[in-house]
Amino acid sequence: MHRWSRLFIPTLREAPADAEVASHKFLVRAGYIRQLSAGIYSYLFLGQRSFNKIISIVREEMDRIGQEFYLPALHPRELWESSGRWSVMGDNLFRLKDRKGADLCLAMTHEENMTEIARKELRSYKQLPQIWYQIQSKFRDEPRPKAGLLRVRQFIMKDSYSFDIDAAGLDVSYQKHREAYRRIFDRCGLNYLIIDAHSGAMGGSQSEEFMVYTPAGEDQVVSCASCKYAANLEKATSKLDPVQDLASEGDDKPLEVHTPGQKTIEEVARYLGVSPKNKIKTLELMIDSTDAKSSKTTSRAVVVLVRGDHQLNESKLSTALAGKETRPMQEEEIRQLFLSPAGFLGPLGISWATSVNDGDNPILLLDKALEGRNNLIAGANKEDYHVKNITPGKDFQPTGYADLRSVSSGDPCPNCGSPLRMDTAVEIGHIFKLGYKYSETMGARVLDKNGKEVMPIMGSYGIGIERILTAAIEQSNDENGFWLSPSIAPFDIVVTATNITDATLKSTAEQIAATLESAGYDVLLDDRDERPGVKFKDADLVGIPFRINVGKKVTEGMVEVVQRSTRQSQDVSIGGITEHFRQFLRPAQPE
RNA sequence: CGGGGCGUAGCGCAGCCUGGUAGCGCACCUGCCUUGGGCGCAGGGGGUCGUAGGUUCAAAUCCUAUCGCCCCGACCA
Repeated sequence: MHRWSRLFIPTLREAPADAEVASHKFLVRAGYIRQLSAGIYSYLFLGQRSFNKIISIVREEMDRIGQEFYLPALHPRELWESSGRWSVMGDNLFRLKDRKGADLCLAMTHEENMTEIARKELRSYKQLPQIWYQIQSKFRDEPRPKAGLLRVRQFIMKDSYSFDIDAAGLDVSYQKHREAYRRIFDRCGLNYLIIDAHSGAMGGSQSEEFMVYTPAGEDQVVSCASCKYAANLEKATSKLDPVQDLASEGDDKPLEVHTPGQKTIEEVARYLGVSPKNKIKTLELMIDSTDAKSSKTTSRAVVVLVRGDHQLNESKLSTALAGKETRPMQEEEIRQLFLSPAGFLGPLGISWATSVNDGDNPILLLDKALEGRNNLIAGANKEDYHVKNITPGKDFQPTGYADLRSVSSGDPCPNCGSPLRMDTAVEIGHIFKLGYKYSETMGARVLDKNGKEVMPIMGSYGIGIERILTAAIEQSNDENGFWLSPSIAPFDIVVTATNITDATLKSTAEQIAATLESAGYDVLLDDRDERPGVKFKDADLVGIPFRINVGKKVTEGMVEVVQRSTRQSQDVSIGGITEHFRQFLRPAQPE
């Protein structure tokens, strides 16, 4: 029997000063976790029990569709070079050396590891499909760990990988995961939604994220109240609101205007008496690429034009640039390309690349919202001057057009035109059709029916174990603490003897706890010699969904059952206690 | 990487400006008391003031460096 008096459950009356979000405060206050370093946490008794329950659910559901592996976290450099990610991952990858000086890293995911096994072992279409998964620690050297367990440097992830002979097979593996994930998150008691996600540039054809709304989250979800449209801001699109072009002035050619000291879009628009929608916003970026052999870094300029009132979406830009990362130009680089200080930049007078592959010439990308627009205003590439009457395609030739802007709240839904809303959410799971990226770069091949060598097509699928608990707390808490679904709570029931020095109460509480425990429930007996208030406060804090108060009514053969989420309490006869919980909790005996 | 903030007992904080032998609340230990919402009384233990260097008769306090933690930003266009 679990007796509180003998357990290590270090609850705190006050949260640490550096905890900001609810889940962080309560995980620490409830004695679930303690911080070891930035983004690195120890999981104590209650926390570990909860994680074990979450992992059990994940494992049960994953076992219905796949096979569990245990894989190394310590990987040789060569493995990550075989996919190209040794260099792509940059500082996010934890790297270390062994005693011989060989490079190793701590795995952030296991695509390489899994694909390596597939490459060596899978020979025939007859062995496909395969779904392999694991539930293990991942390591990421996050630039900024934050919000307790929400963004950390070491965390537990369920990740799985599917190998199929063709796209139709991948569809099946993907749908299997989608269903498994729904069962998992349902069983964990989460209120979540599934949204379209950014699938990156690597041939990913479909990708969805499982999100839980919470202000503590780091993702922006764009959704429509009228239809079912929901997408990550990284991916979301909208219809365009109608815009009135300016009338042409003078001889229809670009016309320089003096705009002394007017640098920002707002300033220029106000100064010229026009809407920001008629202004071009010019963004100056660079792509740095390092040559693998000489390890020399070269930079290429990327200039992006969006409508004056629009925001650049960096995920979309990355997609448009085939996954290349950009950084803002430095002041010197700006002067070198535009021959002008920032604030007065524009597309005129520069010879832009005709395609992305066009040597080292600067790339000019235009957001689609500028396509077909006329008589816009941009910087003149000359201090204190802007230019009117600019029409893309006529007055300058862009390298290309792409969807590059971020949707704003209130924009018309791409399906039905209703205003879109934007909410903050935390990502708890992600399913992703990877395609051939790893099969190709790492050389995985199988023979098909015709004896022809083909690449297996892959999917990858992740669930953040800690985020399930974090999201659950974020969505179910009040000023006194939080409550979890019995499926993931460290205990189903806490039995509180209001006065443990009273022999009758003590023995009754012990008897009730023993009865419920033998009926299959996880029971915590609060047998501490504390005042009732202390024990009630702790019980409210630590996330256990039900409490049984063993108090004065024992003389009448009754105890009080309190549901944490609703605060509703109800007197139940001691003899009927097991029966009482049957309606709330899972069957006491396995079926 | 840029900006800001904070490191003093397990947790929350004061003391620092104006240098003079380190304090409060909670927690903890002992005794008494109390027992349906963090009870009361009495006594007690616990801190190299993040670290290193400097200034000074004297440093938690002033100066320098460094480490750690938290927050914001990493898109003035």
